[in-house]
Amino acid sequence: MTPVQFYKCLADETRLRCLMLIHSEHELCVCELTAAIDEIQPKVSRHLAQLRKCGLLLDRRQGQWVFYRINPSLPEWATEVISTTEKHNRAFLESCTSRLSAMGDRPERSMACCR
Amino acid sequence: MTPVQFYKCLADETRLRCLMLIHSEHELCVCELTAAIDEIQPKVSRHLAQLRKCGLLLDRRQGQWVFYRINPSLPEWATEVISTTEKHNRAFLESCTSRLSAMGDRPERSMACCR
DNA sequence: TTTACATATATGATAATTCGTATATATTTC
DNA sequence: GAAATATATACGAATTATCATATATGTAAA
Repeated sequence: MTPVQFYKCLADETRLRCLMLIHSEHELCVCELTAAIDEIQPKVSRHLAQLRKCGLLLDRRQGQWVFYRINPSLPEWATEVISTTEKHNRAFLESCTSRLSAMGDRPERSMACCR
Repeated sequence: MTPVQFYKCLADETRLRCLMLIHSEHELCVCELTAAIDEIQPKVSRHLAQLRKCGLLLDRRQGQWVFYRINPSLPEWATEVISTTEKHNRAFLESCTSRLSAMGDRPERSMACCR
């Protein structure tokens, strides 16, 4: 993955919000992300697919849900960039995290992602 | 500056190359950048103008030349991202740096940028 | 003050990205 | 197997980004 390709992935509000939320929460499913960033499902899904195709995210299906997480085999510099960005831009995510925690009926997570 | 706006600036090959070259060389003028990245002058100039307008670069005129440098009052996280990217993507810049050092008649720099 | 060089910008064309809507697929529950 | 829920994708429309070319501006040297 070239650095330009990587930064194109971060250069969209929906994608950056998803990435940062997932980084901060370790793992999230599409319906949680949809609620958190307050956008329609096909839009979120489309952007997640792009992040997956570019190698930034991995997904796993658990029942009806699909959980996304940061690809652990990303180059170290890329992970570092994501961490730095999330750490210093909490305000950018604020409304999202509060909508997420206000969300009822969040799906249970098995530990399948950690195997 | 929002993180998305920042990453849109990095999400173009010409702009990222300029940014990384300038970061690595401390300061460069337009004709040096044009030679290094091997693109036509109006293209380079246009992208530099965008980086300046977004606050990533500062410029100063010295005689016929205009020198660009990283804006030192960028948020720390943004500077960190640029540094990390440059440090771990030397291959991406290789051809540019060699064209730059092969360039004859490079303009002399006064220290005006450091005042 | 003309010429040469360095840089910036305007313009219209083209390409790439993003979007909402509709619909398809997959899983669970009844 | 029908209904409900979660997710993915196809499609054309709309927006945004990028480009090459032409030209303008600013400085220096002759």
